[in-house]
Amino acid sequence: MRQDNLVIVESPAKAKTIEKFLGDNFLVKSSYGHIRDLAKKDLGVDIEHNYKPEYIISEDKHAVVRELKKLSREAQTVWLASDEDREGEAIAWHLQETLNLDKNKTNRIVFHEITKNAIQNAIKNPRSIDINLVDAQQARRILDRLVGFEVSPILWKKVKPALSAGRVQSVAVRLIVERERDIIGFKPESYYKVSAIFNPDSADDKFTLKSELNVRFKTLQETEAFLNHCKSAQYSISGIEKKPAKKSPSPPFTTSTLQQEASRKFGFSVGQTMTIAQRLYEAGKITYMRTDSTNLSSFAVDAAKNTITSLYGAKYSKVRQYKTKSKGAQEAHEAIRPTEPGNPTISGTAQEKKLYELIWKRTVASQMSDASLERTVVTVSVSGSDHKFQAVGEVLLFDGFLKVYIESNDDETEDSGSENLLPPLKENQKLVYTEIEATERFTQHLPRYTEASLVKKMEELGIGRPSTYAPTISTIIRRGYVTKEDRTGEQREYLKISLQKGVIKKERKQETAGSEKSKLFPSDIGMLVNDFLMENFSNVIDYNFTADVEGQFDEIASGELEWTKMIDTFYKPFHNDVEKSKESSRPPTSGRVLGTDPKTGKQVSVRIARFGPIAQLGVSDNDEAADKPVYTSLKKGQLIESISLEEALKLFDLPRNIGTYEGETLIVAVGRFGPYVRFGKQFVSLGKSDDPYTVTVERAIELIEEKRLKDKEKTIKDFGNIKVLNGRFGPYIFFEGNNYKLPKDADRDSLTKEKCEELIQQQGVKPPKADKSAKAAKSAAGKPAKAATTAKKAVSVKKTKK
DNA sequence: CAGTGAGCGAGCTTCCGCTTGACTT
Repeated sequence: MRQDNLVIVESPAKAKTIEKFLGDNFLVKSSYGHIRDLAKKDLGVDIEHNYKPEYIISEDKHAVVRELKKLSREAQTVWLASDEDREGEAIAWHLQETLNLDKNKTNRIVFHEITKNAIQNAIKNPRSIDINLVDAQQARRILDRLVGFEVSPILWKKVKPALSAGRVQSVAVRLIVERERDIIGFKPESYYKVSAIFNPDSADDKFTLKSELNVRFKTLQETEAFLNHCKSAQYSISGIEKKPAKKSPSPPFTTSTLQQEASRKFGFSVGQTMTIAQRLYEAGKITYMRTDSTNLSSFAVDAAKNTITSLYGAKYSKVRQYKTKSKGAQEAHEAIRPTEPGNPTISGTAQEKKLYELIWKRTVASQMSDASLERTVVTVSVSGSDHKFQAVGEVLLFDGFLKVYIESNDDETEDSGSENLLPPLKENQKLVYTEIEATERFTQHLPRYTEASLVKKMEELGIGRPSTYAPTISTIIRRGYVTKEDRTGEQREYLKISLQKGVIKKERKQETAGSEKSKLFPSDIGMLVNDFLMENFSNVIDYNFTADVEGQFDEIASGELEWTKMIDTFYKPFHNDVEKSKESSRPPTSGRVLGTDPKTGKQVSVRIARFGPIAQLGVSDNDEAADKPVYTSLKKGQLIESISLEEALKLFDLPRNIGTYEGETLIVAVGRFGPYVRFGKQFVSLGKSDDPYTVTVERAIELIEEKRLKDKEKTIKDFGNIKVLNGRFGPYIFFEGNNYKLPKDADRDSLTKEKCEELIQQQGVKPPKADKSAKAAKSAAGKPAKAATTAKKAVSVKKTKK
């Protein structure tokens, strides 16, 4: 069958839906995004000839292009229906160029909603390609290429191979580095927070009122003086103030806000959220998930209205239009919403359900009435003092959108308090205290970024796009600039002073502070590269750089500026910086001298060495090294920039010889998998609560015995080359380095070697995995190896010579 | 799987934004 009309869109899922709306005479195909890009070798841009780009068909797009070429030749009319933004226009243009489309039979169309009406309307209003918009995209593309491909090689030379820099990723790293430096420089200050519990002063009433003092004390003296005063003070209610308040729903989800909420509510990483959303999109459950628009189609608004009215009643419905505020938003799509707002749930995996329901709630709530509430502030005065206690109550008068959706926030404060009811109270009522309590608290540094809060910040700065938030984070982690980690906090002491029945009691208490979960931390390399870029390319790494060039892209798009001119004014001074940084700037050094070791008098320093950050005890002089420096790696979480002399000195205490057992020495050290004790050739991990610096021989022996017992229990059957082992997830068969499943109902005691062989055959024999010794032998034998293995070989040869 | 910390070198690495699979664990 051949059709007269060929429509090309970006995504296959979109093609499928659109095809339904158009007649048999239309064939809808997908380009799968961009089909061409700048050549990868060299710059792909001819600087000498007015920045002429060299485009080539992307490796994975040859098949698509071949098919589209064939179909477009057969069609009467080709409709280029990619998105209405800069990138979409460029995709259409590349298609026209690559497929050699005859302009007379090619139409460019755009639509904002995927509905029959919108699409048929678009078909009635075709236009030609907007070359100015295409030029704006080319400028964007070429600028990014010039920055990335001219700066990265400088890093390879000066810092480390395979590093990278770019307009987006380098700013993301900068945000994380600067936040960390803020935190390193932060000195927490303590203050005292006072709270009180009151009761009525007469036997007729019965209630308890919890309240907080309206000031915080800076010093212990002030706090104690106040509590002393409280012993004999009189308390009465001096004010009851009621104020109406209202809350409005948040706009529907964009990519960035969806990533943030899914992270706060479910702990999803931004990548996870996108993968799940992609599946929902492909299943036709939600609209497109890479968008910066908060706009809802009229269909969605109507459907939401009907749903709300039938589920909760008309008074819960309120039609709202949202305007997208974010910088550089291009609004090619709708907000992320359920395709059918009438479906509150779907079938699917647990994660798909969760994410879908979140999207449904947010969308529906965005079309619901405000919540109205009444806030009451009660003031309790203290005779003879200007300080007052306050209690705040909140009563929900009408829940409105809160019926379906409550947004989470980033603040890690303890209780953001839901409904908080106050007892019935009268003005001037006399009160007595049951307890007044002052607690020492500490000021908090700014929070470290999570993936999602970094995305939020990037969006605010207009850096990156919905399709690149998740990949950018992967990139900066893969380059080693940043790690995503949990950190256990440290124990901290604080004071608690309480007043009960006229007696003041002081107590020292302990709490853990500074624990972090899934936060982004810069590495030493990340900080070093950031400093290098700041010094040499401050222009490109400036927080406003993207916003500035975006303004110029807009001028290109409106025909006021020629793209080659724009690139030229950027490139000339930029390239000058590149040359300058190559010649003059010395390789960035990252070392720091921490001081001297009081025991040996030797210098203690830290720096980045071949295999990462190290601490060094002593100085290496070029003369005969009679007295060579001692080296040790820094621990995970320690930074060259912030490690103290004490912390560094402690590193040299390991490895520690703690004694002997069964004739073997016991060595305690910290390895890749954490602290361990070595016993001959065996390694036994220390427990969570064991400190490698203080662990005793007795404890080490205990751990070794435990491990022995476990290993013994591990083997259920031993048939020589086939073993039945007890693993973390239950028993399994082990054969030639591979694991094979045991059926759930297998009676493990009656298992025979024959039965095991049968099971292995059933599951398909996997190629034997060479064990370590075999692997080592292989590489030593020296096959005609690739680059990596030869490099390793060189090292090992050197070792044996030594 | 848990040490190392360096004198000669071939050739490689990299950007941002559009889009999906094809791969393991």
